[in-house]
Amino acid sequence: MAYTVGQVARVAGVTVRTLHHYDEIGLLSPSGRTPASYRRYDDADLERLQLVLYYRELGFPLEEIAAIIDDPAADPAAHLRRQHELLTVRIKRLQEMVTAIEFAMEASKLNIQLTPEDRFEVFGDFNPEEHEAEAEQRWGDTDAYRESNRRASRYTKDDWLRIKAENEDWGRRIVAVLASGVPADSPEAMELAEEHRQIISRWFYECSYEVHTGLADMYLADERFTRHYEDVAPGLAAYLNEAIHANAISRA
Amino acid sequence: MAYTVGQVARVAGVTVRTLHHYDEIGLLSPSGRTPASYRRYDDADLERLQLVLYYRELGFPLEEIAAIIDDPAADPAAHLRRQHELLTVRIKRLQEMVTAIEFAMEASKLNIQLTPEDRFEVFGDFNPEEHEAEAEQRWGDTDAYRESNRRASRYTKDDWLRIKAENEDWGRRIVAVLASGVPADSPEAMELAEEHRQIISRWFYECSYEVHTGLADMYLADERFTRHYEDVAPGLAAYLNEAIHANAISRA
DNA sequence: CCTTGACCCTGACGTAGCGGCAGGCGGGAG
DNA sequence: CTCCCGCCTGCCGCTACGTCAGGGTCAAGG
Repeated sequence: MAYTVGQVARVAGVTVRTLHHYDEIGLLSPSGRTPASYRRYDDADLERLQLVLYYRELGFPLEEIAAIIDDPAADPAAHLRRQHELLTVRIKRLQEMVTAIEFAMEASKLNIQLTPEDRFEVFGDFNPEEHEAEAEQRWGDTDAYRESNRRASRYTKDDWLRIKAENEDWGRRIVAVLASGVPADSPEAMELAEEHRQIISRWFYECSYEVHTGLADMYLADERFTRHYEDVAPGLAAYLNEAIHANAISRA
Repeated sequence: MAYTVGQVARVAGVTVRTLHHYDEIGLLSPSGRTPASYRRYDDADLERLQLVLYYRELGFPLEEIAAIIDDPAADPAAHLRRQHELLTVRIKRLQEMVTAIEFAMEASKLNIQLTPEDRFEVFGDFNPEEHEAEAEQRWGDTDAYRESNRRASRYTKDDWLRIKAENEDWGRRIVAVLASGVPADSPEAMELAEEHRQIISRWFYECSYEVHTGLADMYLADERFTRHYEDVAPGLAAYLNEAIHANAISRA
């Protein structure tokens, strides 16, 4: 099987210029040329290209990619294993960023001031810069991006008033339930936990049961959130935490 | 609260040069200067920097970040919502890559040839290039990277022989169990499913129950895997799939 | 009061990883 | 034979900084 630059570019989702570049720097030279000096890529070249693209996506500089791939002490399976581990590390990192964002959203909802350390914790200690060339153009093409733009467009003043009203109404009801003495895993408390989740989903972001319990734990782990709820009613933070957990388990 | 460049750089995990650059291009100019023309950043500047860094990590070019942030039609909460959605999209994308890697590993374990389309499916139709400047230096500092390097170092010939032997032994036993007529959710079948999972974890990569069931579904979804198992014994692919699912459920 | 060392300033040049264009050859379909 | 699309080789441009160089600044200590 032999392929031209154009064919390779199409299937691999890169530009011809990129393949030229990789040839120039010796990262991926086609295994042959036609008499007219057209580049001819074979299956082994494609396999190498696949490795290159994965390592590139993982953020390695091209020069180092060459070193990794040409390392004679690494068979194909070793590369797959390594990439698998690197990918899971990256996913973990992005999930931490998501948590940080959720933290910031809760803080802004409850009018809590963030310290610089809070703000940059996720970047601070070890900070994998990422660029993503041409991202806009590409993200611009995805549904998710459009969706994001749509939902991110500013709420009207009316919306904010409604959010505030819904929140306050919910607040009064959970305080009442707490005061009534029914346990946190009672249907009434769980129903209010569920409503809490739906308010977030409707107005802010898709809040799964998993995310929701994460949030609940945040209410106990960070004293500012704890205080916010404790100021509303003593015992509310723990009560809400328990109700959210109970609700998540019962719906799963 | 006022901060010097150095302080800001440290807490935000960027270099001083980067802050100089952002000042030069007007992306983030400190709100003040000392008489000696030292840059002075305040809390609002830090808030802006946080936005910049998140969008940067999400791959937007700086010029566009400026446009997004300076858009008067977007309040702080809107940014958080947008970033939350973009992050989840990215995580999904990386998870697809992980699945693709797992697919490739299974293929290589079973000696199945991949077509170029298989190889690049994950890049093909929509391809979010990612760079991650200086990643190596930073990844180089993490435990995960070292761990990855350690485990990815080539197996010895003896290792391969042991893997092969373990696999064949396991194969004989599951064929026997299948032939004996006990159901796929019997303790015997489930035990062999569990063993299958542990072989992968020991020799290849951390294989959670979730990943394992994903793999099992692949055995049915892709005819090449199906055929591989069917060639060993008719009905084995489906039997193994069911046993893996049953095992995952019972251990959860 | 003066020094020392850590920190800050402003240029200015260098680099990676391509994008994009110019100018020209090749090849197969009609 | 001609068209048009695809390929070739330069070569210049761009982004997001890294990395000096050459020189002020500020607080602590002798």
